[in-house]
Amino acid sequence: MREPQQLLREKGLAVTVQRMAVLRAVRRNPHAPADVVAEAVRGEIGTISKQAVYDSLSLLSEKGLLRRIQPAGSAARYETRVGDNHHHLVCRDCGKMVDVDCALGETPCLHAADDAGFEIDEAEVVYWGRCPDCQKE
Amino acid sequence: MREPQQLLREKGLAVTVQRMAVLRAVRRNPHAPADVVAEAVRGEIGTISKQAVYDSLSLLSEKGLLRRIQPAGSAARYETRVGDNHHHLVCRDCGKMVDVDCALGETPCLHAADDAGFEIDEAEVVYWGRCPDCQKE
DNA sequence: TCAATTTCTTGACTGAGTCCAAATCTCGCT
DNA sequence: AGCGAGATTTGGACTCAGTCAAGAAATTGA
Repeated sequence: MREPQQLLREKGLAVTVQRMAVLRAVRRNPHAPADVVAEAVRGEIGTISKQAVYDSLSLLSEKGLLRRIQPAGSAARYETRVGDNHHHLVCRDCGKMVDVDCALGETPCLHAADDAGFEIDEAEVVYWGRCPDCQKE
Repeated sequence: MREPQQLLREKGLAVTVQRMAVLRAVRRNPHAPADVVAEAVRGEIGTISKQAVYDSLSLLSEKGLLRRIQPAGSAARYETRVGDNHHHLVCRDCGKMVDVDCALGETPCLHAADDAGFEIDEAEVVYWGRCPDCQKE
């Protein structure tokens, strides 16, 4: 697992304590929303502004160091597992999210039957259901 | 195409002018967000409160008369095409949304490889890309 | 080391949606 | 048709996630 500092350099981004801390925070908290990331960062470096958190998360997602997931009905979440086309399983009751590998192998597992002239760059899959804990209730 | 009034009755819901108008508004405006639905309803019956629009949309979605789609980065949208497991293609630039049929036929086209104990009830697929108009720019 | 540029901070602001209590309407019964 | 109970709608305040903008601070490259 590469050092945050090195990752930022490789992408040609300025290396700041905030960005490194955000990267580490997401690593420690997979599928965390922005406010949880902010808190985790504060635990590490003291303070960070809300804006810096949003800026970092957006930039890092754009550059491919993070992946942003935006399930219906909840705030955006982030993870460091990028570039492997995996999908997510979300609990309708508690919002818990877990990774699932693509059912059909490693390659992008979907192609639209009729693309209507669109230039498609991603097929996003979200499975909705209830997690084991919530089923008990 | 069934009458809104009849549809509501069949589901055991109270028949109100607001609900009928919301149903018709979504029919006329596929993939419209709540505020557009509200405006369309106002054009038909004069006034409706924001709350009644949200309540109706939620209730109708719950009862299977509407389908709610919540693409990342935009407000929830609604459509009357329900029960056929089709998916959506969304333009990253302008947000335009079009229907796509499932690539693998009519049956639910996905099963998670490992469901982690979840009780899965829906597999949602969103294709991201750029629409023909936005490609020109 | 220093200037130029990028990034971060602060605080106001927006948009989508929710909460709540009071007013109104719908439905089923007589 | 009229009535009452319960469901629905209204209006307004409020929350939450995220954005905007301007000045302060940090990073980078020379």
